[in-house]
Amino acid sequence: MNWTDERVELLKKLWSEGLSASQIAAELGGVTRNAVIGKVHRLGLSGRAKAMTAAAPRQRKPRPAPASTASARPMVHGNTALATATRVMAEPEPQELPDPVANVIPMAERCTILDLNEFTCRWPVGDPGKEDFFYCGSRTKIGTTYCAFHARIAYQPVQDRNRRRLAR
DNA sequence: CCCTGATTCGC
DNA sequence: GCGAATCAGG
Repeated sequence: MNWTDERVELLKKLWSEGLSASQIAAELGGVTRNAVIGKVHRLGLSGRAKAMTAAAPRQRKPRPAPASTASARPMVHGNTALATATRVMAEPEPQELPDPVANVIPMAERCTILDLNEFTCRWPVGDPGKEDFFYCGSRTKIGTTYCAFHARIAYQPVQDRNRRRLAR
């Protein structure tokens, strides 16, 4: 997957809107959050208004040997839920928020209220008390309540509200 | 354990 | 230029 003008534009847009690198990576598809961050820096648009944490000097450290030839692991670690939740790559309208339920919550993640903990998404699906009710259960939380995927949906109205307030 | 962005450097 | 690996932090 290469950085076409289109993808770069989308990257710029989402980054300026405050989405995290991993969220943008999921939105773009075919790239990791590292790739997104790397691109952001190369484009020179890193500092996003607020200087998150004081940019620590970050000292160098000797790199261990890349473990021979096959060095490019497909990064099995982390974020399977987000990857699964991300639908087909060619999204006709990236602006549209995806369906919060259909085909986006892996069966393996779904859980009851008893399975919820500080790391699980609390996005509810269905009617509480009914047989098929469950929680998203994804462990890709970005806030205190929802996974990265559902947070985008849950907090969208707030973002819009703030944007209008700022524009006023 | 989950996540964040920042940085380095082999490719 | 790209991005995995790593770091430092929340």
